[in-house]
This record gives sequence, C-alpha cells and structure tokens, in this order.
Amino acid sequence: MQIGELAKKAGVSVRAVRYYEELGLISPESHSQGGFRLYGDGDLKRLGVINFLKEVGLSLGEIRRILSARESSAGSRELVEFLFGAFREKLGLVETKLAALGRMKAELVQALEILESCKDCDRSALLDAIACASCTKMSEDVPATLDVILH
Amino acid sequence: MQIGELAKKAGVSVRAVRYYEELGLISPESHSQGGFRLYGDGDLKRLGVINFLKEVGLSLGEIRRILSARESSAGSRELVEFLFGAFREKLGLVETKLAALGRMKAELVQALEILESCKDCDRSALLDAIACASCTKMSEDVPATLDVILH
DNA sequence: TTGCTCCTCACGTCACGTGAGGTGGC
DNA sequence: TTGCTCCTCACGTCACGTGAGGTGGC
Repeated sequence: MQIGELAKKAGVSVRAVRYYEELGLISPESHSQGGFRLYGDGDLKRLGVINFLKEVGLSLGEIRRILSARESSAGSRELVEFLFGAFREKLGLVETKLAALGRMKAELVQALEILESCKDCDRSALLDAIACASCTKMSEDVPATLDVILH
Repeated sequence: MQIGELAKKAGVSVRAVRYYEELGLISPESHSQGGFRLYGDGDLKRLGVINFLKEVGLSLGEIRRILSARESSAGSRELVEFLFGAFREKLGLVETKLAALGRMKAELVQALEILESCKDCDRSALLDAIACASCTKMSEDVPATLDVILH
C-alpha cells in the first residue's frame, strides 16, 4: 500500500510517517519505479507499536532505540530489562496522571456548577466582576482558579 | 519577590515566566532600578491559574484570551459563557483521557506480567526473540505491542 | 571582591504542519 | 487529459531549553 493508505489506517498523518522514516523508526518495504513508498502489513503493525509507545510517553528517540534494539545484536535480555524499567516507570506516571486527572475532573465539575450559578444570578447583567464575587451561591471552597479569573 | 522566587513557588522555570510575559500572560508589578522584575502574591496566584488552565489543555493563546477578557471591557457575561463552554469541552476531554489512561494502565500491567514471565524463563539467555515467543507462560492475549517488539 | 541572581539576545529542540513547485499512476 | 496522490525541500509553530556575554545586589 502507499503512504496515504498506511497513514490513514494507522491514524497518523502522512507527514508523520515520513518524519518517522527520517528518524529511522520505519521504512517502506519497497518503492515503485516512480519513487512512491510502498508498505506492507508489518509496517502497519509497527506504526501501531509506535503509537502505543508514544501514548505511554516515550519520545521518538526512545522508541527508535527499542525498535532497533531487537534488530541489533544486543541481547534481548537487556531489551526485556529496558522495557521492564521503562514500562514500570511509565506505569507510575500513568497512575500519577490518573490521580491528577481525577482531581481535575472534580475541579472542573465544581467550576461548572459555580459558573452555572453565576448564569442564574439575579443580576442579569453580571457585568461587574465584583458582582459575581457577591453571588450568594458562591461557596468558600471556590476553586482558586475561578476566584482569580473572575475577580 | 524576584523572578527566581516566583518561578520556584509556582513550580515553573524562570524562562517560562519570561516567556509568559512575552505572550502577555503576566507582567511584573514593578522593576528594581537595576531592571530586575519584581512580583507580588497576585502574580503567584495568576501563575497558578495559568498552570491549571494549561493542565486543562488550553494553549497559552487561549489562556491569554481568558485572562485578558476579564481586564478588557468585554462583559463578564461572555466570559462566563466562554469559560463554561471551554470547561465543559475540557471535561469531556478529561473523561476521554481518564478512560484511555485506564486502558493504558491495564495494558502496562499486563505487559509487565509478561515481561516478568520472560525474565523467569528457563533459558537464562533469552537471546533469541523467537525463544521468547515460545515461552509457555505467554498467553494468546499478549498485547500486540510486545508481540511486535519481541518477535 | 566573591557569588548568586538577574538581564537580553538568539539559536536549538521536539514532533510534526504547511505550503511551493513538481511528478507518478489509474 | 484530468484528478488525485505522491515526491522533496524548506520554513513555520508551540512552549519553552540552553548557552553567550554582561550586570545587579547583598
């Protein structure tokens, strides 16, 4: 298949595929006589791996090292060790991120409630920021964010 | 306080603070006669807001628009509307991200289990990638990622 | 005077996006 | 022949990082 089809199936841009080739992450199986890049299903899988590792938080440089490690003569023992370390580290990051996103969700929900109450405020104008500050519905635990933005 | 103290308290780099100033997100309360930037507690709060909105996923350009909206003559009604829209959209993104991270965590945990079993493999060498493919502990639901990386 | 912090350029980085100008392939 | 896809430069973007070379302030 040509680069467009590959990119579409993998959910990345054509430019991204060519960029990955520049960095040595992937390369076409062959070329048409006109110079078009031609790929196979293995390349599609490889792009899937790249996407996954990117989501995990690895840089393209790290990904290249992982992908080339299995092709080099470097023992797969070290590869397993490396992946184990990398994955465990990223698991920690994911868990931290999950907690942070959970807090952020709570903050957003609370912020939305406050904004909702601002909308219903008696004063239909609600033009003066200070007016909002005196909204009766405004509780003490207003997220600092809204506090700073609105006042 | 000087820029270094501000940056440290806000958990960002000195360069970032100066960059935010370039973009019009923040500016020092005053300057020393030697040209040093001097900040107050309000600026620290403002940096906190910038950090929060960045985490929410807003670009620095969007953040500037939000922060300048409250200073311009634009009605706070529109500001509230804008924030409401922005926050609701980001809430959706956060929920999507939470789900994705949850799946990623599961994948990572599974990948780590498989790697662990690879470590314990009889063959202490484990050099040949194909050897790993024949590990008895390797189940069918091996994440495609490891499958591609290891084989 | 010695250190530490600050200052302003200004180029580098990462992961691409976005044309410009031209050609392949059905 | 017309469109669509592809090609290679090569500069732009975003959010800073990282020196270079110099000065403020306790």
